[in-house]
Amino acid sequence: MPELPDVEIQKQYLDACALHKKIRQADVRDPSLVKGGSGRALERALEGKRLRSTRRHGKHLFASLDGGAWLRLHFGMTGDLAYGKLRDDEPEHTRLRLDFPNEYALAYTNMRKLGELELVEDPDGYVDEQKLGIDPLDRGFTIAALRDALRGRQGTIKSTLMNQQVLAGIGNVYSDEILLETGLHPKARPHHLRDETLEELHHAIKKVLRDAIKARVQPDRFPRRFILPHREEGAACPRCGRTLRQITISGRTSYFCPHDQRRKT
DNA sequence: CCTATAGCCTGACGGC
DNA sequence: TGCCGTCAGGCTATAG
Repeated sequence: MPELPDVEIQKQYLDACALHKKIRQADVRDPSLVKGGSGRALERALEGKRLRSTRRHGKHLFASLDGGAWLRLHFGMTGDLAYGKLRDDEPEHTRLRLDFPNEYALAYTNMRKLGELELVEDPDGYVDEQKLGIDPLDRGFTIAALRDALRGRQGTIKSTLMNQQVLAGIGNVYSDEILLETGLHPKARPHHLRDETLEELHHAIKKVLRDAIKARVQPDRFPRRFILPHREEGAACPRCGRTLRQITISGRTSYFCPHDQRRKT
């Protein structure tokens, strides 16, 4: 699940429950998710510290620790957080667990092990190193910034939107939503877009992501115009009612409306 | 430099 | 019931 809106909700969740509490004990249950060091080293870096604040860039969540380092969490396709009195009923697939006073704990779970845990010096440095694109909810994400990001891209608009080095945070699901909102065909070419279309795309990116966050990424709260609750073969377009097409782009299953998404420029 | 593809990992689901 | 193939919203390494 975790794309930008999902990670934003994870961030709010972590902020609400796990900040400013002493980490009595840290347990890395699966060191294979730990990047740039051993599980033991990560545990030692966390124990005795507090999570002071969080930041998000795209699909990455960063939590600052006493002493200056940051814990980076990436959720892959199945990552999640769970906080509570986890003493006896720890969630399945817990890969990292932070124990706080009074038996409360935060569990980072991930069924498929495609996520990442890492200690980094600071989020900006990580973003630079990885050459991640701008986060579309950052202040700096202007129409000009979008135009720059799309410049020189030769692939489809759909795969370009999902490229984390172009824009950080959009994945398979939300790229479909954004393209429907804009009326663009997923195989449109980024460099063919007219200025007016570019402006509409810019607006749609922000609107879709914000609306998903407002809905707290719960499908039953999404705006009616979203495809998301209906991602299956033969589903109806939430706008015009015609049958959605399912195609593969860059190996990902995409849904689009052949009627409402005819625009390629 | 760019893009498309296979593969990583586990679990759910449908068909036989 | 059990087995098998397919697929899933992530990203990376590799090939073209």
